[in-house]
Amino acid sequence: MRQPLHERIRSDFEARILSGELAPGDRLPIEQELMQHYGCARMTVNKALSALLSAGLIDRRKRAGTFVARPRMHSMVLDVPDLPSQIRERGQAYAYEPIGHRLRPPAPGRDEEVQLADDGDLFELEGLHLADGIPLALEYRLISVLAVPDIGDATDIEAISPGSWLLKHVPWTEAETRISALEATTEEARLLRIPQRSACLCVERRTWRSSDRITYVRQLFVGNSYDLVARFGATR
Amino acid sequence: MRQPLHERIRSDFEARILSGELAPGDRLPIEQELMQHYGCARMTVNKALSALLSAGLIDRRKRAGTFVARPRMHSMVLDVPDLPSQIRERGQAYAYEPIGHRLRPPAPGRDEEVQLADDGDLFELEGLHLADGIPLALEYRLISVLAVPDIGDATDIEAISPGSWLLKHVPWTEAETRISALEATTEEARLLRIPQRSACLCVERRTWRSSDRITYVRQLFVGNSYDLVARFGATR
DNA sequence: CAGTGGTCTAGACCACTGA
DNA sequence: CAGTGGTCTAGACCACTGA
Repeated sequence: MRQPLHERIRSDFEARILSGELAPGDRLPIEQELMQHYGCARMTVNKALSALLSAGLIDRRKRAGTFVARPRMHSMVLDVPDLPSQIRERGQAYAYEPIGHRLRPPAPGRDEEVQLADDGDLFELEGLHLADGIPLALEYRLISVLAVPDIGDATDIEAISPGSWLLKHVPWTEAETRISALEATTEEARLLRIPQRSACLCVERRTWRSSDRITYVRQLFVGNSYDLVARFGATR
Repeated sequence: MRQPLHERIRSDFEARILSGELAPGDRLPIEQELMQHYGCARMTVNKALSALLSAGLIDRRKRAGTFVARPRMHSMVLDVPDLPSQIRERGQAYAYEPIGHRLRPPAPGRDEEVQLADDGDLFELEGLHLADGIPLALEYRLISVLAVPDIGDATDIEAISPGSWLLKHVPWTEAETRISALEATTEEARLLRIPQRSACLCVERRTWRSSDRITYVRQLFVGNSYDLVARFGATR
């Protein structure tokens, strides 16, 4: 069995939908008809259609049947960059250069910090990501001490970069990334060794584990030396 | 049956993996054991584990068993912006202001254009996306005439914005988006009505249908008035 | 070569919902 | 109320691969 039958059924309909032969709103055969057409059991047909359903290509309604889904707002997969491995993949040497860190309470006025701290303290870190000794990104990070109690004992966090340390030690379930372009301030430009007001890519990320907030990070990338890439591809 | 059994099994293990109770590399019970534990048939267990497999939380190897997957490079879902609807959702009036369009052959030296054209011509479009009459983005687009033969008759393409027109008329299967920050040139700044060398968010996208290239687009967003947002969430 | 997962069968009962 | 999909059962044969 080179190609499982359920996979063949799935890709048959995927092709017919993507080619436009089956247009949005068109009705697909019912499971009984597909069983006869492919000469198989209902579970096999059902497995194929379940895959199309979770890929968003079809809608299924009891009693009504199965229909080609209306074209939705498409979405793509954005890789969350782990800078150390990304830089090493480019054949460059990675280094994290700490600028400073401290333990402090959240600033009373700042909702962002108060929510993150959740009655505990915040661990604040700032540092540079270097590729072959040249600054690539300036990182400012806040970590909730209640959510990550090990943080106090983590003597290695600045040795391997805070992001990699967290990824390795703290599982997360939800995250939001916000991407924008802005001009570097005088201080940011000095640290990144670029001209003042240079265009930078700003990546902000908030991370949760269930409903607990874990960390906030803001990474400022030198504009002409870093791209984010997102891809959309047919399933499998 | 409020919650299907396969869904309960799936979420049980999802929770145990995300909480860290089951660490990467740990072995899960074999299907026979899970059948006994949950008192169900093997297909039910299999459906739950298949969902965890496609979510990337586990690895399965014949003869060896089922294991918690090593934490992978996480990825997030980036919504591909349909500017007209996005702007209207913000309660602003959307308008597309054409700057120009023409039919031309690909420039011989430019691989990008030659590949996109594929022995045909290119339809080139430039225009502004306006929110409440203020320029939000400058768009430069190339469309393969062979891939989209209807383009010649499309008198409405500039009325509803080229991106929306394509989304509606041409199904696509693959796309790549590249995001960077750069400084507006003199001409770009003039069209966007911003100071020269202002920071802009540059979004480039290449789109395919199967192996045919459909379009290349470059959108330059005014830096301080547009953010891209990507999200990662637990499945379902 | 034996344990494990991959796939499939031929049924079943039920929930939902639109004709 | 009848058609459709959602879920589940209790088996089966096989492919793969690591002990």
